[in-house]
Amino acid sequence: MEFQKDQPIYLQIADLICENILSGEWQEETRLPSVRELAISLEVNPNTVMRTFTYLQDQKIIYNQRGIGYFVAAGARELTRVLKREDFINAWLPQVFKMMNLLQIDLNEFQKLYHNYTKTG
Amino acid sequence: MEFQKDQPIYLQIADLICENILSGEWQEETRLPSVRELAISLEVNPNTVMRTFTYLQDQKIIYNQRGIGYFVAAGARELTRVLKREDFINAWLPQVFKMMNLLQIDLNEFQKLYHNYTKTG
Amino acid sequence: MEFQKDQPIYLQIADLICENILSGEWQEETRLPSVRELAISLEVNPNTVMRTFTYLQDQKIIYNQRGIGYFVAAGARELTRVLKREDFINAWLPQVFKMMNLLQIDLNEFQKLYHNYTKTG
Amino acid sequence: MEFQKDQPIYLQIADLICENILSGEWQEETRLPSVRELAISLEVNPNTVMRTFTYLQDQKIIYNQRGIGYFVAAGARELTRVLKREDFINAWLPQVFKMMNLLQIDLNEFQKLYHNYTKTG
DNA sequence: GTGGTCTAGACCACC
DNA sequence: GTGGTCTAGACCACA
Repeated sequence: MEFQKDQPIYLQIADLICENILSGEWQEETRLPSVRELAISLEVNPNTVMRTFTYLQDQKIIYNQRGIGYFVAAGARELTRVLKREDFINAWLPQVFKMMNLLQIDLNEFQKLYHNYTKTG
Repeated sequence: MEFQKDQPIYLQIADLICENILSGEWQEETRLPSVRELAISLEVNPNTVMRTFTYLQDQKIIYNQRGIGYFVAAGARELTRVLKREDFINAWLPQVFKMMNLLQIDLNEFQKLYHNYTKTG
Repeated sequence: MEFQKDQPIYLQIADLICENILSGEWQEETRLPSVRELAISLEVNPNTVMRTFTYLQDQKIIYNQRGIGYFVAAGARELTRVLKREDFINAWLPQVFKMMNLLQIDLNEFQKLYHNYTKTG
Repeated sequence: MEFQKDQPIYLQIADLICENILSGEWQEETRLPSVRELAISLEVNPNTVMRTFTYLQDQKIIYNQRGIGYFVAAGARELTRVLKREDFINAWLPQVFKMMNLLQIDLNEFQKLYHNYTKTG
């Protein structure tokens, strides 16, 4: 798998996992792939995956069962949605709105771009 | 002045300058504050401001007159608008749209948030 | 049963057993629950319980009778008391005293906390 | 420097730092030694020190100024005292009291051991 | 100079 | 088998 270079890999992996949880592909209380498995399938060093897991564990999105593996926490789906939403609304949107004002992009144009995206992307 | 930690300070300063140019506050062919002045007022290392200037000069948004200072280039306003617009549409919007889908925020909700922002912020 | 994560599960189980012996609930020369029984009631892998038994056997606190099960050894009560006492005085107390100094908790406060504990806990 | 083997080195380093803050040796808003310096003086890998710093930063005990270094946070002294105190009272003391009951060590004996410690240790 | 990330490889305790 | 920690060494962006 290829990663962008403008963000740490371990965070990109965290995003991947969160998306899997959000989309319901990975159910709560389900075991995640092991550190080594993920490392191999993502073509990444195990340490990097370990870092992702530690990071997500701190956020209570996953938890560890010793000697067995990592599991999606109960309530993880809701939690990630809240966290992502907060981040989006508080950190992203203000900047987006500011840019829209500066660049004189109004809601109409935004809608067009959005429809354009949903068709092609 | 306080800076966010998810982006290099020198780029954040560049953004500040571009916004001043875009808003018309700093007219073309006008002299910018000196490196030292900016560094002091922004509470930043002069090297960092210097880096911003070099960066903007590379993009032809400002130019240097030896021994005198940096000036807003002719056509800078239009240029920054184009550059920012490209960046916004190609780099930002796709991620915004993706998040909207993931978080199930539709255009209606987006509009509400937008109006809310234009009133308060 | 839930276990703390800062100590191996098999040692926490060993502690449980020792407490039962110390308190007199499990008399000497009495048969312990089988590995399977304990594993089920503690919601733990049988291997883990097995490890606990091996560990306690090494310390002569329990002994094995082939095909029958594990038994509390003769003198186990006195033995565990001595072992625990050594451990407590040499390994625990120094750290406790150090913390008390660092956090400026004196003997008076310690007494209050102790009385508070004996009433509620 | 030598470390105990029953606890991760990076946590032992964190404890060292906290003690320096608690004792007032390292004042708030003061710069910590750099990662590399600490690594050398503690005879440890820089990554290990880095881990300690990340850990303490998550707890808001230290903060980072980019390109400059890590600093003791404002309010760090109070914060560490509160955190350590909570940990001590909620996680340590109950176990200590429990042990005292099991081993029949009363407050009198505890006092003797305490005085003995303050004299010799 | 500073921190931050990543890889590679090793060793350990635990289940 | 699992995770967790540590070392060594490299490279990069930033101030």
